[in-house]
Amino acid sequence: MQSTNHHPFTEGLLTWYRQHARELPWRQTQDPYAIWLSEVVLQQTRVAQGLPYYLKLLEVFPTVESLAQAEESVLFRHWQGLGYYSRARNLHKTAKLVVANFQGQFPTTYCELVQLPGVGPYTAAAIASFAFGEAKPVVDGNVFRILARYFGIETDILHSSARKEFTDVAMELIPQDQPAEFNQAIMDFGSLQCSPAPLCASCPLSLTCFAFQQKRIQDFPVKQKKAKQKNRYFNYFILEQGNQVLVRERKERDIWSGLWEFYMVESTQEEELESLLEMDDNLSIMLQSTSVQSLKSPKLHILSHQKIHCRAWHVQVPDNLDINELAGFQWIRPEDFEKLGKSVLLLNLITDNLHLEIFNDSMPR
DNA sequence: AACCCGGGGGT
DNA sequence: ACCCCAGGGTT
Repeated sequence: MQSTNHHPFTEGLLTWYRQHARELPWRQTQDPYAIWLSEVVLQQTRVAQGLPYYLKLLEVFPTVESLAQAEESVLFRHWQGLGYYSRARNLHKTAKLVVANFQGQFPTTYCELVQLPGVGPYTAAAIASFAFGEAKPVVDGNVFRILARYFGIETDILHSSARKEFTDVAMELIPQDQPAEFNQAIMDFGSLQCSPAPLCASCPLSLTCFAFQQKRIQDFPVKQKKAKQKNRYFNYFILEQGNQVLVRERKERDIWSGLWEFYMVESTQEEELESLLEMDDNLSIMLQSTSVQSLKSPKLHILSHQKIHCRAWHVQVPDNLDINELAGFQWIRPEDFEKLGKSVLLLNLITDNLHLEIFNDSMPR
């Protein structure tokens, strides 16, 4: 059972895991597709947040073929609310690639897996070990934290050299005969025991943990402090004409690329409506000879590196005003708009204004 | 090497 | 208010 020659860390970790393993659905399978799907969903995402998305996605797309054949917009709609939307695009890319180039069979080695879109060192190691038993260590936020504490590693975990250094350490620790167990164990250990606020009093590894023995728990892991968030000002206009609203898909290299939104004017600071009209010719045309209603809206939407200040207005554009096609925009019926992926900010904006006739029971998700 | 990409929960 | 989460891609 307990093979010899394991590092004391590994021995203690695996013993701990036998008593504390979480029961998670993606641990009940060896299907590389399901494992890959779970790992992408869980990138920078807590288990509790990702779990319902994983279950739903696996239900809607039970095989890599079904995902490859799906419309990307359908995938985006299911990804809505999970964040980091480029994951969805790369997920689709890889599904099509696996079907077209690998006959629907995922490659079986780390080196091949890591070349797939959206599959980096962590995810490739996870799939390789969980599905194929390859002894590659996963190095995620948990592993950085645990190894930094246990071995007293002073390297800034945000430094570009950190991944290699920690991977080398983990490579020395991972048992060749049970890499999957080690990888699962270290992530549960990081989540349940050696968490950001660790439970050292009940930790079986504290006797040999550098940070604990030195009473320097607060010093590890070493991490550079991040800069302040950037402020942005999003001014949304729900432009309505003939039971349709003007919307567009965000396509530029920016937040929420691939999601849909109402007409929006971004400003560099809080602006009055009059100033916004001066800044945007199309808007000034559509708003002439009609009334504008100020809307309740989320005041602030916080992302990890941006603060979005939000205001919104409702405009009933006169039917006789002929709006020529605005590049990138289209008029759409609310019930069709509902089917498209939207940011949480926009969903909140809609929720705040369900009383508008244009939404009329068609919008709530 | 530096920067970008979400949303949510814990403390 | 700040931290961090089963990270990866782009420039």
